[in-house]
Amino acid sequence: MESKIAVTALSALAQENRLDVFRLLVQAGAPGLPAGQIAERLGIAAPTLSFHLAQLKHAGLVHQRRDGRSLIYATNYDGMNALMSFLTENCCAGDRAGCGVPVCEPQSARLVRRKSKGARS
Amino acid sequence: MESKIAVTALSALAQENRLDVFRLLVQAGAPGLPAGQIAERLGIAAPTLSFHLAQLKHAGLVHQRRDGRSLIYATNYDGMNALMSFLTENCCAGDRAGCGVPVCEPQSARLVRRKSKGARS
DNA sequence: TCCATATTTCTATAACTATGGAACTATATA
DNA sequence: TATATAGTTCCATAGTTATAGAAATATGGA
Repeated sequence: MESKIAVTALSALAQENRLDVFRLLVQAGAPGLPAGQIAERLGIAAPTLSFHLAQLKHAGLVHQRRDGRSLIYATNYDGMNALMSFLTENCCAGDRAGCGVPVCEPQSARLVRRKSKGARS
Repeated sequence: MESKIAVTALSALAQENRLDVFRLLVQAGAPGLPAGQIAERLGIAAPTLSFHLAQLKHAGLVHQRRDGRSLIYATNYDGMNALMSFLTENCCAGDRAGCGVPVCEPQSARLVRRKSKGARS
C-alpha cells in the first residue's frame, strides 16, 4: 500500500457519519446492509449517505452489490487489513516480533487461511 | 474509545504530511525524533510541521518531551492500538476469534506484558 | 406503459483545513 | 545581558469537504 492510498482510506474513516457507517458494516459482516437500512439506522439523509458510501467505496473499504432495487454495502476486509498493516509497518524500529498484524475477515475466509498457511508473525 | 475520539485520531492520520510524520515516528520507535530532524527528513516547513505535530499530539498518537532546546516527538503506541481496536470492534458479526487485535508497542513493554497476561485472543 | 420504490447525481452554501512568512517564546552558552 | 538555536503561535489565503433539496436514474411490478 502506498501513502496516498492510505490517506484516502484514512480520510474516508475520518468523518463521524462515515466511521459510523463503516463500523456498522464491520459488525454486519459479509451479508452487509442495503443503503436504505443504513440511512434509517443512523438517521442520515439519503443524498448525504450516498455521498459518504461513495467515499468509502472509492477508498476500497466497502463494496457494493445490487439486489433488486437495493444496493447492498459490505465491508471490504482486505482493504481494512491493508490499511492497518500499513500503519504498523516497520513498527518499533523494525523489530516486528509481537506487533501482530491486524486481521479481520469473514470467518469462512479465515478458516481457509488457517489451514493453508501459518499467518501472523 | 468513543467515536469522536476515533475521528480525531483518524483525521490526524488522514493527511499526507502527518501520515508521513507518524510512520517515521512509528519506525523510529521509543527514542523518537526532534522536530527539526523530522522537518529536515521530510522537507516540511517548520510552522507547517509544528501545526501537524500539534494535531497528532492532540489526537493522542504521539507525545512530546523536551531535551534542552529540542522537542522530541515519539509515537504513543497506546493511542495507536486503541484506535485499531476500535475499528475492528465486534468485527465479523461479533465473532472475533481469529481477528487479531492490532498490537504495536516498544519491545520492552511487550516483553513485560507477555510474562504477565495471556493477551490477544 | 405507468407507477412506486431505492438510490444516486447535481448544485449551492457553509464550514473546515493546510500552508508558510513574520513575529514570538524557550533554552543554552559566552 | 547579548546572541544563537529550536520550535511555536499568529495570520491571511487558498483549497477542500459536508450538507440536503431538487432532479435524475435504475429496478420491479401492475
